[in-house]
Amino acid sequence: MPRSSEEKSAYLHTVDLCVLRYCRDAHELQILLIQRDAEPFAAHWALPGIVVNGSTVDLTLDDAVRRLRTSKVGMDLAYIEQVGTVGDAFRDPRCWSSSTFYLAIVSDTATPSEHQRFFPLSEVASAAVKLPFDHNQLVSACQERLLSKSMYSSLPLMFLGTEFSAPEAVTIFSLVLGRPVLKTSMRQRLLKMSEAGYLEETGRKKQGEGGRPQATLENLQPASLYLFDRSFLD
Amino acid sequence: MPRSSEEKSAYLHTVDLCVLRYCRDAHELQILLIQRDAEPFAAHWALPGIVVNGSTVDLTLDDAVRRLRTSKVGMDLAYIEQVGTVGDAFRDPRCWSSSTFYLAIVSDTATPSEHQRFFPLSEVASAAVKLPFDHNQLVSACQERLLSKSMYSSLPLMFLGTEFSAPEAVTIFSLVLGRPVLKTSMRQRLLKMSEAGYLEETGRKKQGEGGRPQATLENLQPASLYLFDRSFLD
DNA sequence: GTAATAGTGTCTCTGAGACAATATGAT
DNA sequence: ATCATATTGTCTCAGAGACACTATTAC
Repeated sequence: MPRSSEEKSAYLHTVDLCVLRYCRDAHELQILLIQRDAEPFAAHWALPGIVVNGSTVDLTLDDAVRRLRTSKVGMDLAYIEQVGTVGDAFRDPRCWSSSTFYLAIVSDTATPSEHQRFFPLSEVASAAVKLPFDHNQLVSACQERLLSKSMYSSLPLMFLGTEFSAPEAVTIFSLVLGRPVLKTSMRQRLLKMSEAGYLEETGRKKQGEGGRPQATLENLQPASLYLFDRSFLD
Repeated sequence: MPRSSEEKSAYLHTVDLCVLRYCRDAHELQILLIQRDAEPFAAHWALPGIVVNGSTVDLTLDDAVRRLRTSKVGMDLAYIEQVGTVGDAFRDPRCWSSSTFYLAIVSDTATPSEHQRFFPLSEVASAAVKLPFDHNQLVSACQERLLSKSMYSSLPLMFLGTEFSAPEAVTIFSLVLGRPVLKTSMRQRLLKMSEAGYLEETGRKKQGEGGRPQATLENLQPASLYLFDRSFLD
């Protein structure tokens, strides 16, 4: 073990990603974990992350995130947002370390590669599935951010890709918020978004689980969030 | 100049604070800056900040913030919240550096010490008053956070201390949001907060600028935010 | 009394919650 | 036709915006 290089900079600053997706089959949110190939915690499942200090390959934090997405995630991100930064002397057994962590969403159903796997978000956030470092806490913080932001924005639609239906929107909002959402409220919101130029009816339909087919909408601004002026109540 | 110590760790991670207060006389929000005593930018006015890597005096980031408050701010903080982390190769002329920055609010009218001074927030956020590093941008980000969070929470009340009146609440909300706020809407919100146990009528009164005296309210939970279920519209 | 500001009452309007009523496909 | 789900319509309710009206102090 290269003890000397550790002493050179007894400090680590990493960027870590909570990459989430919606699995229709399991009807749950899932988080992407990767199997670590280096110590500490080699072979453990953990958040994809890279070290940003100690090298000059990245010019900015955002560059570091891009490098992380390319090298370890390998999927297009429909959304990404910085959630926070934690740091202390204990979280990494090697030294004092900080982590700047992000919430990201993938909409396509990209198949994970060999050392990648999707886990149920709820089990990871609740630490039923234990991750190394303080990664469970980071995941929990991202889940909270997702929940709070889903109260007043179109964020959950990021899970659905560019073409989706009203019933799908109801489903994903209910799942994210952890409580039933009335389809009538959802439609009202989708109508608002359409008037604001965020959505457009495609004229196409897709088949749900039996019953009448669902009219689909196209997301004209898949990169931007729409902010509703009232929160979902509880 | 200790060139050797810089080479030891060509990376800096700092914690920086945007400490805001409400100045009744000037009727404006102000930000605390301190005069730097070391290079780079010695004698320039900048955000209070400390380096968190390269030493082990702090056990956590929060400890570092506490040390910063004690050593360079010296005032009680009514509120503090992490806003974000930026990092790149350019912001500090010495090396690659990151800053984790916080929005903080002081309610008491503590007089600044010799190397401290309050500047108008608007001028600093707009870079009419230029700060070293990317501190103007950090201030701007904190201002945006303050504004967005003031749309749907009781955050602006943090500026007023534990005893305040409804007209004062109207004033501070109007100032923070940058637009008039109706006293009737404000009173409705204060009523909601009272019902939720956050506020209580004191029975005392205070004199405003002539006219009828103002009944005062006591903030029973000065450390916690109350979240309204609707935003102020615009 | 007047001036000036504090505090109350009432109306409209928007959007969420609830739920009934109707529409459209598969079988 | 029947079933299952999609879509529309209607009602209530909470809270913001607006503004008129009353109350309380100083002078």
